[in-house]
Amino acid sequence: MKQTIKNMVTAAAKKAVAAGRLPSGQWPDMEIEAPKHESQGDLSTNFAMVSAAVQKMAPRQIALVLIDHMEPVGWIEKIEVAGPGFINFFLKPAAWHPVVNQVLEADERYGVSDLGKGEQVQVEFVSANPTGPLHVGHGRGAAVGDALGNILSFAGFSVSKEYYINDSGRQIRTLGTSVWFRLLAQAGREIEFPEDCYKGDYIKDLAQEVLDREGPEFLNTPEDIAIKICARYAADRILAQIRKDLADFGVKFDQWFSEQSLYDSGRVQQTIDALQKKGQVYEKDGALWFKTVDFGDEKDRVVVRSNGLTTYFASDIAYHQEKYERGFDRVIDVWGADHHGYIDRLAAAVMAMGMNREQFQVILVQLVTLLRGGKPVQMSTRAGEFVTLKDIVDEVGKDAARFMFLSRSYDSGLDFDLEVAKQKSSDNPVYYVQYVHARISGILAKAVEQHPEMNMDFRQGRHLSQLVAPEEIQLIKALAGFPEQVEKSAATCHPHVIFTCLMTLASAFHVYYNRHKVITSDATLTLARLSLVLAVKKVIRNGLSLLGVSAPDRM
RNA sequence: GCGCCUGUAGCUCAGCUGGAUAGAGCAACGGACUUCUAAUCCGUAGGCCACAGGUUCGAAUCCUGUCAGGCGCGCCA
Repeated sequence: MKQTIKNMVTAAAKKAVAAGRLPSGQWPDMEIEAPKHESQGDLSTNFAMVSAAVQKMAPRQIALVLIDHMEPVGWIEKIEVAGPGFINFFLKPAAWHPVVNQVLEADERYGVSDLGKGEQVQVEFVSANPTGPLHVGHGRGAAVGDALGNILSFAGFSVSKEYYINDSGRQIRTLGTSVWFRLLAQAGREIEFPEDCYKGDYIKDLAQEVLDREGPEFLNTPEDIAIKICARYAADRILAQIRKDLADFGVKFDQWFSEQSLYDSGRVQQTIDALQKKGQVYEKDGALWFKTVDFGDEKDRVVVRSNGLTTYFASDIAYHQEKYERGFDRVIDVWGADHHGYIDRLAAAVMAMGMNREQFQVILVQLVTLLRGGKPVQMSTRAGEFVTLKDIVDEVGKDAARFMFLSRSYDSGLDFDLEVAKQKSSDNPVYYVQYVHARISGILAKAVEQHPEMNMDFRQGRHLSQLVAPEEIQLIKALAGFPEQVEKSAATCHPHVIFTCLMTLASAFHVYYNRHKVITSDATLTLARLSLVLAVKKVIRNGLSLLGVSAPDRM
């Protein structure tokens, strides 16, 4: 539709030049957009305004000349010049009807595009240390990463979702220490807890489990060995729980990648050797430094400490190099906003590998403030007092939680109110959208039950010319907008675009529903309307599915 | 001090690859169920788009500066 209008405008411009009414045969890119107000038509182009400089004419003049030479296609009602020089196109209802057929035919593939052209993209997200349960912040990251993966995949990218398991290094040892000392304490030993130990009930549970499993004689194990056993056991258990929590949250990963495996395979050492060979590192103060400044970082970074241990940065370089070797054209890391200071150094490392800056993208998800009835929920990770993702899913449900996390741009902080998310009311946007799906399911069920004689061929999208009510046209416009919203969402990597789009569509439906009966005594009109609402149902389902939210048939 | 994010209705936020009269939900007030689900709809009210400059036909949107809030600036992960 937009392309047709574009062609019309271009053709008119050419004719105008040929007729000597426009001075220049050059024109910049125009935009075809839906205007904000109904009085401004259905589609609009800024062609006259962007050409003003080239034509050395007032935009309105250009627009008027263009209209003179325009040969409108059949479904155009009228064309007007408005405002500073917009050319507004008013469409006949018939222009919109094919959209319903397109939705019905494409079904679960409606909105699919080839924007990505098969580009291999990896989305890495959550990647929390297996040292404790996932909390709210991880939940937002999980929702964003998972939805983004779905959306990119829908938009024609070849996507792989990955979780990087930080199962190596000091924090795992700290975990082991925490469990070991807790175990000793629970066995009645008088001990002092080290400063940086993890606290929280889950540590107590794990300590008890280790004790039950290993038996009382475990208490006599040499400390170093005991801590290792505790660490291994605890990390495995916690990781299993993380996997389960994410599965319950509707998040599936294609790949779980272990940091430890990079050490076990010698990959980290190889990476460091390679850096040395390329002269990208140097020694200072007994440590080995990566010249990240050469690639835009504000200072050089240590990869091997003076005590001989590698840094987290070192394994991250190895990991990211490994990602590109797997064939990804682009790597997207979803991080909490508190990690933004890490972007430049990793980007530098990626560029040092010979990649382009565009091939590495970090999505920073801003903080979540958890509220209950408008009051902040106090949390302290150190003290082990925090609301876990599991708590949230248990309390408000997967759908409400995901929808809430995806309702706002991740560039903004998010207030997540448990009371609101739990309410089955209009405060809670997830029901607003799901309700559309349920209502339509109800209508379709009733139609099939009441009028089996019609053979229910509304799935074919017949008699669509019956759809002329303004609310019907609005609804179809909302359907027509879905594919481009998917592309916008994918191109900007912003899942909340889909949220906004769904809210718009849901609103258009509720308005329509309140004003018109779908099932009427008029058979052809009923069939047309059934086709329309079926199309709405499909698009709602497609959109919700991108966000990982279910589309219930009854509520 | 430097860096990233944010600043839009009383509240929570969309809109930000520049476009016409800046939108939605909540909260407030007034209406609509004998009906395919009222988890809905309709109406009223609510705005120096933080502030000051600049760029141009045109700025909430882009640039510069100021102010305010959040976060980060380790041979931690």
